[in-house]
Amino acid sequence: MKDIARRAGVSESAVSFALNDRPGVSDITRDRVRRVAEQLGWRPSTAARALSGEGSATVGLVVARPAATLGVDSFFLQLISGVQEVLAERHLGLLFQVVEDVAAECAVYRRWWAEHRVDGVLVVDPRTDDPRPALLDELGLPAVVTGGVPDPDAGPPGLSTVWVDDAGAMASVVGHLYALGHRRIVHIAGLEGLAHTERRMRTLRAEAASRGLSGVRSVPTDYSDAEGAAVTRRVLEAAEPPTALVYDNDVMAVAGVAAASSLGFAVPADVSVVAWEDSALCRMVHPWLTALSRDTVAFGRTAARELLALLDDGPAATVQVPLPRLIERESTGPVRGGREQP
Amino acid sequence: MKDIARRAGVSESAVSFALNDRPGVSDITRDRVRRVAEQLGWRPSTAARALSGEGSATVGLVVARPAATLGVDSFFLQLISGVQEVLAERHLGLLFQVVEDVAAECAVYRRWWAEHRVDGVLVVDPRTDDPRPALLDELGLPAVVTGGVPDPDAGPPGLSTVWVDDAGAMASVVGHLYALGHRRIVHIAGLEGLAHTERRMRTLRAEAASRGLSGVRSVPTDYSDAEGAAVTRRVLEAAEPPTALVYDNDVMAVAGVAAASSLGFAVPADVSVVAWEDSALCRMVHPWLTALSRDTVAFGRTAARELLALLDDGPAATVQVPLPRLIERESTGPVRGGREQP
DNA sequence: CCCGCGCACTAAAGCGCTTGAGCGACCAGA
DNA sequence: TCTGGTCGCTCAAGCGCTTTAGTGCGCGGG
Repeated sequence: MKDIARRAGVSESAVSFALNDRPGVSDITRDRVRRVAEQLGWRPSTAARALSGEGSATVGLVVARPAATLGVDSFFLQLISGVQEVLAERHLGLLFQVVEDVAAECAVYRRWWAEHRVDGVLVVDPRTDDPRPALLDELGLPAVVTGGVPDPDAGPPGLSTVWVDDAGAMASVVGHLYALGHRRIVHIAGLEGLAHTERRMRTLRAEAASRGLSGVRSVPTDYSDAEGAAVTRRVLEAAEPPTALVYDNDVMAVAGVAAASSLGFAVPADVSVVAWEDSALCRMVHPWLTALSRDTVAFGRTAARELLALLDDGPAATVQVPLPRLIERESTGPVRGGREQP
Repeated sequence: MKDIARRAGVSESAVSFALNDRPGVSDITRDRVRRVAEQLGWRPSTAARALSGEGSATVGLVVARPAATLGVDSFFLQLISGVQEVLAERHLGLLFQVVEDVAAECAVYRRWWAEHRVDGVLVVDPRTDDPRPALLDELGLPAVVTGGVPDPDAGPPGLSTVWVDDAGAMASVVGHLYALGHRRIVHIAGLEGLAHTERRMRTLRAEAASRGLSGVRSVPTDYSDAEGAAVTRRVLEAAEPPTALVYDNDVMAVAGVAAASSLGFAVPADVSVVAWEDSALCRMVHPWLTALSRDTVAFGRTAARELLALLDDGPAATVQVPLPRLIERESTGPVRGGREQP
């Protein structure tokens, strides 16, 4: 910067003003400075900028899942892609960290905050009794929680929320299956304690109750193909096996179909299958899976945009992304016999 | 830090010495300072540290693939998990960015360098005629290229390389298939221009030549399930279809099996299938896929460790990770008829 | 003719940390 | 007693940028 000042024949302050679009220099000087800067390939040192109070030009994202579970899940990379698209516009960096559990995640937030490493964070996988919003509020770290449920108790202010209507989506799935004649439905759910898992389970119960169905329930898992398959086997081997299975992710759905076949259950003749989360996977197995589809990349974009707004001292917001659409493929069909039984 | 100094009754410099294990303070003072710091929950501001020449305590990773291709690939998240395990020991941050192509990737490196944002980078997906090593060398940014091939022309010094013996792995695959009687083998390869893709293709040609096989070839793709399926269909519909298919990733292998079945080819009775890269996917389809397995998380750990060594002014190194093992499952079998034909 | 004002720009302090120079106290050796 | 050398610590500069408080100048109005 000293260089630029010298070559442009002005003071460093003038350079700073010129390059930051601040008043205090004439247009002609501004242009000259800009040209010199460009020619020198100058970029502000983030360290220096941060030190003089500008913030670190970085946002953080930590995902608390064991490496194994992260496995086949396409969700995070898609989300991150979307986030980056938006961050790139402002040349913000994304500090990424994967940790084992929420406690470790909180520790990371504290450290990042103490080190002034990030200006804000994106939190994913909100939980019931989640300690993170309170912590972030205490630290005063701008944050948007994605995939959350709008907090009815209006959690700490200053947090934005980007959410998906899991309840509505679950209702549409149940509606679809019910219309096909299914009365015994098992929901192979995701991780217990995640807000959206709980919400889906709650909605399923409510839907079942309102339709007077008794053979409907949720079984939480760890999202892995192994558990997906195991639970599938267990429920299908029961006395009155379900006629429809709803899986909380694509991986389990695929594993479940395989498990069902190996037990002699044809899909969808003997049992219908719905995958929550559409991906290439769903079109790689036979039969192609009926799935709930949403635009994860766009989800990331939205979240990032809300965070940007927060960093600009905008108001905290609660924004809803479009309802996942149910893509009907080959894995769902009328219940065998076709008779609509109560 | 001023706080700590005051409370411990010493100067700021003494605090700095004490907390950085530098000589110049007595052990007793050092302890006192440490205690105060801990009690205050102090963490050095990375910005200030970086500004006074210490480096940013951050390493960068940029992957140049369109968001779509990033999709189902479990490779990157696994790699990143491994990387993080090692970085976490030193509280180094990981700045992550996904971009469209290598040109954009280079731009990111330049920017990061100019902004003093990272101390070093991990580069993935090395290519033939890769501009990145030269650029990083020019910038003087420590880097380790992972998944590379040790450069026979000894590229720029200062770059470490962590590599996998793709040639050996390909040889083992061909050996396995040959022993089963397969003579017509098609390799559905990955992205053309990637170093490891080229190496696999070259090795396949060499193996074919040395065994006098003529019906052996590679077909590059974009790694997507769509192209995997399309290529599979094309080669199987030819006059003399191959009896074995080798896919450069798990996603294409799964898609390929589906495509083959839909064409009436049974696996492995009519055509054997090998997947390069083992994952849950390979055990989620029927038949279970024979696959090349390697420990991607360990791969990431190794890469990160080499980068750490580089940051400690260690020497550049070329380290090889274990040869992928061929896990024989159900998707490979003797060629139909069993006769060993030339 | 001078005052006061606005404009374009400069000077300097400060962000939180590291670091080389400096300084007094203490001790061993002559 | 004095010298020279450590040891334990303090001082102050400096990293690259922002920002506040000036400074000098030209111009229009009284």
